[in-house]
Amino acid sequence: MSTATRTGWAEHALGKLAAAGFRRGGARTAVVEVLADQGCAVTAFDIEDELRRRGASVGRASVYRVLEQLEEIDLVHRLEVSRGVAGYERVEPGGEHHHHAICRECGRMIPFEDASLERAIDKVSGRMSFDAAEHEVTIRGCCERCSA
Amino acid sequence: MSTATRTGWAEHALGKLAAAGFRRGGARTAVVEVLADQGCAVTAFDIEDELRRRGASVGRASVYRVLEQLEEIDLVHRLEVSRGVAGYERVEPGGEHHHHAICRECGRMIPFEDASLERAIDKVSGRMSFDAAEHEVTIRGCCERCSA
DNA sequence: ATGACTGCAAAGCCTTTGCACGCAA
DNA sequence: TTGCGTGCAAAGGCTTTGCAGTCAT
Repeated sequence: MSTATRTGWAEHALGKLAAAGFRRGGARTAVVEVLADQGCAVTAFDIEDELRRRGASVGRASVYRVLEQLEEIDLVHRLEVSRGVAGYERVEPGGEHHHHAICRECGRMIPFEDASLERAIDKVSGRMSFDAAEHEVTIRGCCERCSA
Repeated sequence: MSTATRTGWAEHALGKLAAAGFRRGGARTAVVEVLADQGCAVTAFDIEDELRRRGASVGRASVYRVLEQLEEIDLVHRLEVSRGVAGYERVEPGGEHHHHAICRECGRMIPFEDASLERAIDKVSGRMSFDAAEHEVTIRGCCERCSA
């Protein structure tokens, strides 16, 4: 994934936020910029940590509020990364996305993507009298490192 | 799904628990019996509620403890049914299982199953140098009832 | 100027843990 | 008899909410 794509996402997100009537606050922009640089799901804690590292002082509540707003307008996808902990990752405007294999031992997340898997999901969705907006696939087990 | 299958699961579960070295306590048995009767995922709250309805007095902590043990030996599958709330459903010894479409509006869960989806997941897992034990697919969107 | 945006601290909510008593084996 | 199993109440941990000050427009 190129840096160009990530930078593009920040602009895309800020534009969509503006279009949705949100103002361009400091906390909001900072969180968007952090998310733009992440390749896979990160927790609210990870984001707070990265913000601090970047010197931005953003309150915890703001992080959660921004994430909620971003999720609301489909700019980020929320998923459970470990018992009771949410992870967030950006949604690409083009629709490309990946899924995750999560290790039960160490919690490591291995992203993967597969065209035929997507096709199968699309077909099922199509048959379902349910207006599908998104989907997620999670494989749980033991990663290479922990199996050894 | 037949009642016979459900009854079978309770026996199966109690047997597997015994084999794992657990004693046959009242709370444990009661929770297993409730789970055996559920067709789809239920929350800890649902279980507590059903136990009360059945006249069994089981402490909240015991419900969670039993669920954790059942999950540990792969007798139940845990998933997130709504923000921060876990749902549990029994795992069939035969391996047959379903996935869920969850309505963002009302939270309703619509179960579905699809052979080609399973095949696609198996293939991906096979390619992954990851010891896959289970998987789950969640489709999110708007159900028929809420779209109207 | 006006109402959205933020940070801080407090509250919420589901879940887990500590502890003493009861029960299975 | 032994120590697992259980209920109750308290603690935990992530997330959300209330509120007053600040900033974008």
